[in-house]
Amino acid sequence: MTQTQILSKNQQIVLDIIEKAKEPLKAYSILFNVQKKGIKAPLQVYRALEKLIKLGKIHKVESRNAFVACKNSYCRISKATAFSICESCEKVTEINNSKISKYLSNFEDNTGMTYKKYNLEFFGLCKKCR
Amino acid sequence: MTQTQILSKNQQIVLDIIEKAKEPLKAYSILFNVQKKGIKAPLQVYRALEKLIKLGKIHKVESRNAFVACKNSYCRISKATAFSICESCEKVTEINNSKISKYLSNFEDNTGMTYKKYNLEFFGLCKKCR
DNA sequence: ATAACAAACGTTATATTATAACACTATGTT
DNA sequence: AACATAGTGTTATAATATAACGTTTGTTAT
Ligand SMILES: [Zn+2]
Ligand SMILES: [Zn+2]
Ligand SMILES: [Zn+2]
Ligand SMILES: [Zn+2]
Repeated sequence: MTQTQILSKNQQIVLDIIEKAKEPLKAYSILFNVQKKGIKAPLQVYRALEKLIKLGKIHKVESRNAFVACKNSYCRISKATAFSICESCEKVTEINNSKISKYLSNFEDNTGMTYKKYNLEFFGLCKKCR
Repeated sequence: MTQTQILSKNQQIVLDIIEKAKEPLKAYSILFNVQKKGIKAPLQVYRALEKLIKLGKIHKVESRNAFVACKNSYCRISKATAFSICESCEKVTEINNSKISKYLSNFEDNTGMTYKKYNLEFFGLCKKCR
């Protein structure tokens, strides 16, 4: 008996293309790239994205409306995500920093909020663009 | 002689409505609300928003595509923004915390990136929704 | 005052991002 | 088999945002 497949066909197709990409992909660019594989409509892409995000396989870079594969061991199913974004060339890197992760995951204030998750985006210039 | 006006007419109208609001406003909801004041097209709103963001009068809550007035002394012209977001009632509060601000503003890594700005969004449940 | 420039404006059209609704299919559990 | 859950395919539409163009207004320099 074969191992239960975790990802569906569409989910795997979308994940593959995001993992292969060197930069964050936008939903409609993903759509364009998977049309040869039979995915024809935006919803098929968005549904796959939603599931992949839930599984922590990918993240959405909110300020860019784009999606990247998870490369970080500290984000534990997308509860603690941090990105570095070059405002010139748009290079995006997931930040893998245990100190920040701990610091922010333990954040509390006196407002009565219970925090489960955060997303942090740093903006600046990369080496090349400086 | 009157003091040089900092904000244009449209900018002031848009700022007023955002400042009066108790929750983040979406661009098209702003548009709807200012139509009685003569602003008719999305672009007029988006241009005002862009300028107000540059001036640090308002911020965009990226994960919600919505806009709030700045209430924070540590974000210095929108270079260091942090928000607390209730995932149930969608209440959004700008976080005013010098420690976080200092900690993140001084963040460096060994990737060669020069950081100028960050945006942090915490997600959870507020007192009422818990 | 007037020329030159920059910023803001008004308008139409269009691009980009995302979801609603509905019927159907596949899969696993009892 | 009966049921529940997740995924699919499709069409239509909603929501968010920008391009392009010409005009107007405000500021600065001579
Ligand atoms: Zn990650
Ligand atoms: Zn760069
Ligand atoms: Zn602020
Ligand atoms: Zn709440």
